[in-house]
Amino acid sequence: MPQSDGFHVKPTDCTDYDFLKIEPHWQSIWEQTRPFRAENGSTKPKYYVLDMFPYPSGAGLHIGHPEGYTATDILARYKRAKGFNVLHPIGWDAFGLPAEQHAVRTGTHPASNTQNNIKNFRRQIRALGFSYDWEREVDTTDPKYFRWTQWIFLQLFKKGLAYVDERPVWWCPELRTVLANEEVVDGKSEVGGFPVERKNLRQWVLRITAYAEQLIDGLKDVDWPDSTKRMQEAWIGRSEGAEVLFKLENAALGDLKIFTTRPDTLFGCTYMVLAPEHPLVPGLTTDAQREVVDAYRKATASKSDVDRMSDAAKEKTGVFTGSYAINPVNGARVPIWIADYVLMGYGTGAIMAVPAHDERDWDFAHLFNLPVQKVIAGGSGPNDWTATTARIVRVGGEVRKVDMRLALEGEMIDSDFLDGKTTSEARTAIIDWLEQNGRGKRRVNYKLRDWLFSRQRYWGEPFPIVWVSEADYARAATVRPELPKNPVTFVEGGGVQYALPLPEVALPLQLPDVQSYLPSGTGESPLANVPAWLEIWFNAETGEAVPASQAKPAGDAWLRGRRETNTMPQWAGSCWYYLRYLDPQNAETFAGKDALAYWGVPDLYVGGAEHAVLHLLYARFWHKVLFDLGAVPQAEPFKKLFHQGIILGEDGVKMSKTRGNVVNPDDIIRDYGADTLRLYLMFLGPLEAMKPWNPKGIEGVHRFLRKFWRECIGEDGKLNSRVSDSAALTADAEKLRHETIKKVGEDLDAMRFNTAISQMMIYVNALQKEPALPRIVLLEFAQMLAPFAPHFGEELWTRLGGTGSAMAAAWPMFDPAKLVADTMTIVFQVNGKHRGDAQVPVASSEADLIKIAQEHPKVAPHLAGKALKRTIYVKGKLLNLLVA
RNA sequence: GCCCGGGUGGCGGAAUGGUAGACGCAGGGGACUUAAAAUCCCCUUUUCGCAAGGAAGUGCGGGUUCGAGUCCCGCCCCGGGCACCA
Repeated sequence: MPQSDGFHVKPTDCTDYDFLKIEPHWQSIWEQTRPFRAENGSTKPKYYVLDMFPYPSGAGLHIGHPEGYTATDILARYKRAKGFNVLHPIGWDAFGLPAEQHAVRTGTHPASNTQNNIKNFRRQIRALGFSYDWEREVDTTDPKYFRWTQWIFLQLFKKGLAYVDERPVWWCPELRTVLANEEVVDGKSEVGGFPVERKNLRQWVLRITAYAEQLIDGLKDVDWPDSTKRMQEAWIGRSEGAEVLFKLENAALGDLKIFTTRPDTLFGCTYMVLAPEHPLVPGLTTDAQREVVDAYRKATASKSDVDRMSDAAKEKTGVFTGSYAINPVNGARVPIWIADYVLMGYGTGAIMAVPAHDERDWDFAHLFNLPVQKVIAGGSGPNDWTATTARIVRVGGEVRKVDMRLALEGEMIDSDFLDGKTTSEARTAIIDWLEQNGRGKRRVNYKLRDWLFSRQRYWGEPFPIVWVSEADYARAATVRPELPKNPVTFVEGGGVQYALPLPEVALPLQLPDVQSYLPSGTGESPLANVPAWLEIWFNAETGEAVPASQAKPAGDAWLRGRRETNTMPQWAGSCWYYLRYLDPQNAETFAGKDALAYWGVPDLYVGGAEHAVLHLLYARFWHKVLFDLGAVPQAEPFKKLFHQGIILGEDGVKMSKTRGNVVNPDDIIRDYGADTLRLYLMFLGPLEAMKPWNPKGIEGVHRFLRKFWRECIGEDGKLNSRVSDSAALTADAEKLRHETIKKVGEDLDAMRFNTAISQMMIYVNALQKEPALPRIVLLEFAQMLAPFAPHFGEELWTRLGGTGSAMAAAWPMFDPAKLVADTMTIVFQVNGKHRGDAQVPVASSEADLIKIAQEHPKVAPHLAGKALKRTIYVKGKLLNLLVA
């Protein structure tokens, strides 16, 4: 801590451990001396430790926040003591639905409610003594921040990674508004319980699928929990296969393109299935089938994803179109069905069905009496078969139980030129054949879908986009060389609208004030209700705008435009905030080159596993785009990731208001102090584990602090009389001292906070029994404790006469020579059973030990009258005597 | 259904293949005190035994090993994720 500021650091004057005095005292000192400032351009090595920044909800800090935040704070303080220039920032992910809902209810601007919540969060976080660099605080709703969120969007736009499309949203006719997924409960609106339906609206979509391969590849290079990597992999869902073209009997309709991962089973295809939404369906439907097909398509359309998903567990449905396709490999005529078990959004929305070797096709075929053609003879490996299951099938109203055991891998049969090959050989051979004959090709497919990136809400970043006519866009293009090659367009009201981005100089595009936060009623955001902002004369060169109701300003660059009314989702601001912390005041760029070069990306990122996929995938996507633009130097944003576990209520279930088991950090701080809370959160168990809160357990760590206080401070508030500069520890305590320094350091490096605390408790228990205490030993311990309990550590460090701050001192080193003892404990086993132990000189040989064991009163009886066959000696630990 | 993670005293948890239960909570006994609080000391896996001491024991069943909470195989239960992705 800098003493040069002229701020004289004094402890409090309390005699007891009065945390209510001590904690605010040190907090105010930290506020005035700002010791946690991270310095850009330091010569020290850097360490960047990042917390997932919170959404500042009205409920205040949840106990889960300080859990992860304490862990990172301990590491931040520890690394500073180890000589690192530490960047440990905090900010607010402050756009979001609750603030908007509050605004709708109260009519007040969401910004004011948001700022109040931030104030409360800031107060609570300060009360916990976290060593954040407050000069780097970011707020995603601050125009100075979201200017750069919009700027990054423009980079995506320019690269052709942003487009518009009609996508279904939840629409509630009664409320005349679009609802978020979480606002829909059981097919009804959460507010009012009105029915909701699907409605297509114009949406912004980000082409994250263009990065699917890189997003999988990058996982190799990061130190993340395996489960999180696997979740992302599964979410991206890469699969290799082939695209196959089937001719249609009605040649006028062209070819039917399908995707399959099992081209080897092409000879086993006995029917085709299209998603009900497939564009070829109307053309393929024969007059005789038109009625049932239309009815089925209508029924599917009215189903939500959720319905379709829950139906999946039930029976398959589908109808025949009346048309046939031709199998390119054998000319077989196969019927074309539609069924909602085929999804339009994956592959080509059409499949070849091979009921003999695919469980889903098997079910469908048995339900509708479609033929089954075996093409795999089965193999010998454990994964060559599906599990044998008895399936209930209905054949014309009759219910039957059928055994199913489908070969998945093995030897090809009844497949012409593939016969005799293994399935994996056949996959290669058939793709070669398809390519040579122009009937298909190798293809990789992903489950990952493009990212729906717009919301019909007020409280989000506005899109820096103005919709203009084709002619105006062409005019703008002459002065705006950066416009994408393929314009983003949308057909609306009979005309084609062109998306014209704001020039970067015109950012940020701010939210206009609105009369009401209620949605527009048409499905558009409340922004659609602000004509002066919405309908404008727009200067394509400068980005300036005047309301369209006014006269058109002079000059060629002025165009008639309508602003985009969608706003960005909450993910946007959190996609890049870790970069803004590097250089938060920079008005020229999102982060300066020097800051990016020095700080790079976080060395450690700690946050909940609930963000394993979405936030962490979206942020990686944006980062890779920035990397490809040369805007950031690394390809991956988060080198090392750690998930803290959830803290359950004392009843062992998730904390919730309705259960009344919520722990409020404010209450704990009032009753025990922030230092005790921090220590207890870390002592509860491994950071990554899910663990219940035990209100009684907190007493233990509180007693531990008080115990060490008493060792240092007497009842009069002065130094304890047992403390002196001339005292020395007993040999055992001296050894324990060095063991403790070693273990605490190792445990901190490995993020095992619970065992570090336990070791410190063992050490203090031993110090308590010492006849005299060297002052240096207590100083050293106060320093070791300071990352965990910073106010307490500083208070005692200062009272013990430490110079400066406990945090400014170099981290204690252990002396390996002090760890070696001259005796060791050897455990004696007879035939593997523990029978006794002995303290022996370190130099003892195996032969010495055997002799000691044979004379040992507890061991000898088990050896009596038996012959020693063999001994196993684990050096310094154990001697196992095998007798018979 | 598939993919992960986990099951250890009354409770939270600790144990590079080497003394299972560190540390803490709770409980019992004692010291100090007029008393209480605070603090300190002792006990506290189960079971047999007056004791000394013995036996069993890390979800269940097998296995590898001189030795398994830890490694392998097969189950059961709990938690999380995905879920007709062809």
